[in-house]
Amino acid sequence: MSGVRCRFAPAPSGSLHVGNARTALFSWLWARHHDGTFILRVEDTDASRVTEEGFRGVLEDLRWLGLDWDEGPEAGGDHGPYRQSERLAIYREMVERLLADGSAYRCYCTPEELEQRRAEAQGRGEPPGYDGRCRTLTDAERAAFASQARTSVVRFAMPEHEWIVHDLVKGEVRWAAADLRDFVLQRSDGSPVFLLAVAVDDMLMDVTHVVRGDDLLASAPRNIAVIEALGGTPPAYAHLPQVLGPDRKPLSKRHGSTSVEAFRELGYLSEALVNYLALLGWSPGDDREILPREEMIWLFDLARVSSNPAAFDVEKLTWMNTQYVQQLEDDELAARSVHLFAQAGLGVDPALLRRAMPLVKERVHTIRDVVDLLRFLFSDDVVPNERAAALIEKAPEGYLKAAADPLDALSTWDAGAIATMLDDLATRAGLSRTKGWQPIRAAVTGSNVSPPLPESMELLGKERSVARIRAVAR
RNA sequence: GGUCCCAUCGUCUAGGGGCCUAGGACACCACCCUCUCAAGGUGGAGACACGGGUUCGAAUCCCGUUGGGACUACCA
Repeated sequence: MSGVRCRFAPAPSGSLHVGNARTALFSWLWARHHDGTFILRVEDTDASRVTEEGFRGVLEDLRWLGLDWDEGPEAGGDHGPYRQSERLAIYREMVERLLADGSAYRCYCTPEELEQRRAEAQGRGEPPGYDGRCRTLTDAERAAFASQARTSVVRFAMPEHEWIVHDLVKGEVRWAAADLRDFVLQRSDGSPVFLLAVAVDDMLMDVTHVVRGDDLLASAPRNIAVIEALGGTPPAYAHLPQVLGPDRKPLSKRHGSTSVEAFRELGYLSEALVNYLALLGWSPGDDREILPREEMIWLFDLARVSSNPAAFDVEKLTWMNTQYVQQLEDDELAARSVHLFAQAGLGVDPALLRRAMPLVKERVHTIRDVVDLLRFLFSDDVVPNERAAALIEKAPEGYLKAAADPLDALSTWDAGAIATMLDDLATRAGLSRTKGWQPIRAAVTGSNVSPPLPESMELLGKERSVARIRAVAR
């Protein structure tokens, strides 16, 4: 194991958004590429948004995606605890240290005062942010405020010099001293603010590389400043551009399915999602797109991550999923679709399902399609859909009736014999193969679309097939 | 408003001064294959936001404009 330590630090608010999933993936890939350590840390200091269920959702998604963590909840590690809600004492201690050496100070300004000054500053076109007035309070002034029963927060005294962050994907980013104001580390109720917690945790957990969304780019210099004030060594940062929706707005719920859980339920394979996500903002440099996990780990490089935002394209994800489904072994595909049949209220005969795989593998995009295509095999409650009904309706008078008996009389019930008979029937009725087979397909499967007909009938069995034809014959 | 980030086909991208009459993939169109639907095959249409520089030469470097986006909280 190398010294590289990456972390993924989600808020435990349920199933991961695909954007967050990509962040986790890139961080994981970087760790694995370097044979380093991947750490999962839960940012649950905002009690209002935290639920045990949300926490479970995050873990479940990561597991499903195959992003295993070496340290974190349920994995342990010697840099814990890994839930921020269990680290409150640590944050408090760090605040004391910063207060003690003057890196931070108590601020007695009230929210109202701050709001007013903010508005004024903006009116004058000055940079917003705290004006630092409590930074230079004398002991006497402090005592006076305290005696007025004014509450206070702890603010970080941002060192006044230019800040430069050498971001792994954005390059060198600079901020003038005036643009980085003193920010709150600890709320008046004593709880830590994100800016403090992240810095402290990254430092104490010996994180070497922070991979996160670029909405946090501006907090990097603050994170660095806090860590430096605490005497630690700041990690390297890699800020990933946003993942956008089709309308190029930041991806959100109103774009439909955006969570890992949603795609799982829609029948996407985790390998495909991971592969797709890996290519969202990163490319190996050549024309390859289907990248097995090991290959991905081997080739991944943060320096090759694009710095412009990428739109999430379900169509391409679906194409990729199709590729992965086709690569799946029959047993595997069958095993993975079982639960979706159950979800659809269909009991399946595993052996029959397994035998049907070669018929559907090349015609499904998601494993949910497997259910749609094979529903006729596991339910005798076949009600022809609208198009199927039309096909049956359009068939020549007596055609289906005439088909039932000879099929029933077949001595060998296999696809070859069935196909021969089907052609025979069509020819006798003066129909092309297409015209002749479609009504049969409609009767047997209840749909105008199905896996290859003779093979489907073979699997269904003579009795069930013939019964279905007779049921709609006239 | 201020600070910062971003800008190649509709989408994801390759490209880091001449190899670019800009390559690949998804989607789209046509044809082939074909029992439906797919899958597959072949071909096609489709982009360097704009304006200045730098240079013998710019998609590539610099500046500006425009357009997106993020941040600007006792949110994370």
